[in-house]
Amino acid sequence: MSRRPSSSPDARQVRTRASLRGALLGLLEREPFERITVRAITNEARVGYATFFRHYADKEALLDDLAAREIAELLGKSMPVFAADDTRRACVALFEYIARRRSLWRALLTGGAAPILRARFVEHGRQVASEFGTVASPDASPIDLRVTHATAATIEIIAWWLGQAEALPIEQIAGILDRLVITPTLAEA
Amino acid sequence: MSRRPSSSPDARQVRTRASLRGALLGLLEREPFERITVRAITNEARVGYATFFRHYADKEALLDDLAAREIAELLGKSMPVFAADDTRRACVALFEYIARRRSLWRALLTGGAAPILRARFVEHGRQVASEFGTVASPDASPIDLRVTHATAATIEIIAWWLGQAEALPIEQIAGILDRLVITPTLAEA
Amino acid sequence: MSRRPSSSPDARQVRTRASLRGALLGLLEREPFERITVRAITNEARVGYATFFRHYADKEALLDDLAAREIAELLGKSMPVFAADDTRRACVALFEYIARRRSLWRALLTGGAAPILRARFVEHGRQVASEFGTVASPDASPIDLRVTHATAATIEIIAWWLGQAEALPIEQIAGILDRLVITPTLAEA
Amino acid sequence: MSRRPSSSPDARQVRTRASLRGALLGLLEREPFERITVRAITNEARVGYATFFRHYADKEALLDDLAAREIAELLGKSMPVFAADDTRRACVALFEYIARRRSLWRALLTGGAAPILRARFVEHGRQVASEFGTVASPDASPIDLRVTHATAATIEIIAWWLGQAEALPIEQIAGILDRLVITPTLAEA
DNA sequence: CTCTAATCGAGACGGTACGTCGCGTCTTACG
DNA sequence: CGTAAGACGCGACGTACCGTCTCGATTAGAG
Repeated sequence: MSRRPSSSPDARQVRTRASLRGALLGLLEREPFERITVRAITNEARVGYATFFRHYADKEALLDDLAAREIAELLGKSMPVFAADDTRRACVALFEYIARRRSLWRALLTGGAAPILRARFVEHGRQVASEFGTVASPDASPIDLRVTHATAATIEIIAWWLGQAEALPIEQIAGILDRLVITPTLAEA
Repeated sequence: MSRRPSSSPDARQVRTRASLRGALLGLLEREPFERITVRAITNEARVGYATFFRHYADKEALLDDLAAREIAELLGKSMPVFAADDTRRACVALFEYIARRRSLWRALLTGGAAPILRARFVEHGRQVASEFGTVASPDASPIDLRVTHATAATIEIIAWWLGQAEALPIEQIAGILDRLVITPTLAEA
Repeated sequence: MSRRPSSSPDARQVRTRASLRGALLGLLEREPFERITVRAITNEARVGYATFFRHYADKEALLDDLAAREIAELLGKSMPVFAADDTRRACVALFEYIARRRSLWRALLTGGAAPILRARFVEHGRQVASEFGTVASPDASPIDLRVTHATAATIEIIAWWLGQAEALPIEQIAGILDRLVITPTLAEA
Repeated sequence: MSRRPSSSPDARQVRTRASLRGALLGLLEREPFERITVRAITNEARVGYATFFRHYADKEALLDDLAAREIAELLGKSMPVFAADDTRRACVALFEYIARRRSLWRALLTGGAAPILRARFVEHGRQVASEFGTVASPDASPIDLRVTHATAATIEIIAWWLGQAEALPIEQIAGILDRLVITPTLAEA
């Protein structure tokens, strides 16, 4: 497609994709992912209908792209949770980050988008985990299961928190996450 | 003199619905829920296409019905997990039950059907939990969150277990579930 | 069906059919034939749905029955039109009869019912005509065409008359029918 | 520089509609209009099913379009019938035209399509008639009735003629039309 | 006046066609 | 001469109505 494989991928493409991601995000705050149509996205993004498919194979691919970016940033904050000595403090940091982007994450973790997010999350989790020298102790839980569980349970709790009418204070929910998920998971290693 | 004069729900309907549930179950073992069409279900069930909609509003409603029944039975075994003194043994019992219906539960907990199952599960969990006298201790985690977490995490682990190429021995996976989910959740109360 | 071919055909059947005809007639005054459903007819007639098909093969058959009866009576008045010496007076008599049942005939000759009525009419016309000793003169128009034309044109004019907002006086429309259809047709013999 | 900058209706649409009209025409020669399904039309036209509805609201609308075009051409020949001094010769011309497209007109004037054709015909007739300076003489028949009658009776006779096993010679049927319909109608003015 | 069979009410069901919606491809007309 | 606009093929959906069928509950009319 582009002339030179590695270098600048045409400013227009960058702009168009940003438009599409922004449009999807905007729509996600109004209605669930599965009811958002490609046409609605392109209208919102002020982009030609067919143009969408020049950039993404389908809705899911766009969501994937969107999710990957948000997750990448989030994980920058969330991974230290496991690495840090003070997991409790790490959990607080995680929820503080989420709280700052409350509406975005509510959109992503509620409705039809959630499974895709979940999958992407676990995938990232696994990848990051594999970078830590994983000394597989013989009769411990499989690393894969531990990562899956920790990731899934964490976003489950985040989703629950975001879904509440009046949110629990960050201190409290962070404590719960720590006691219910993080500590037990680390103890399994 | 029929048994109950007013509420007998026509034997034909009972038969038809059973056919439809059976058909969906059969198809679920072959392909993911979201790719199963209503037509495929009715063909499999040897039932007229329009008849489907006389019983269920859509695919999801059928899955809901199917799920509710399977879950009702499963929960009969799975609830003692929390009530019993020996949670470890209860976990083993749970996985033994699952193992006996391995392919059914793999179908239900994998692919597009999972989110619906998850929702139904949590709902049932909440309901059962509310029957236990729930003494809300002041600064404990909200009961709702604990139920949601325990339920979701449990089926997450079950789904993971069912998805593995060669399954972990029941003893082992049951121990993991116990340590990773059950014990911490009970400790929160 | 009935035990003895000629005699009393069960009072219930007579009642039911009368109900159905009455229901169709009532509905025809409210909406066009093609949009009347069998279910609507049976509801109106306060008769079970399946019962309809015990008496008529389909909607058309019911309309046929209804039409045959009304036409039989009408033709009793309308045939003299051709036989009488004074065709003009006969036409007046015809329109006077129609006027007395204005709404019924408007329903029958308007909308989807019209073609069926037309066909039944021509059929009856042909039949009656064949009873008159038909001396086929060599180069005259075929009797079949003359009957078809006279019948079709007559009901066309009746339908037009019934469809007008304010109706022409009977004297006038009768004169038109006489000059436009009857006289020319008789002249062709 | 295209011919007309604003209103050019996309060559694809023109092609598709022509295909649909052609398909309907083809099918009409094989079976009656009411038994032709939209799917049959689209199959015949080698066009997607949904595409049909992007062009026509329903079967009737397509027939309307088809009819309007055929009638427009036919009326070009048939109107002179009334205008010409020699109505007899005009009738002959009309039937000669019809004879050349015998099978097309048999399809259009037979079966379920007839009523729609009839309606369209009368409509066109009225329209053309209104272009002739219509001096409404006081006690003559209403112009509207005369047009309706002449049109309906004419196509009735044409339909009868087309429906005969061995057709009457054009000379003869034209004479009948002239004497039975045209002359009387003109005499009413 | 009773008994027996025809008729009826109710409504589930199989089936056919409809018209809609959304996706992803591919053509076309315009800038 | 590239690109947005949008027509198109496809396939699933959910609806409407038809005509068939079973099942009991009535009810007519023969004995």
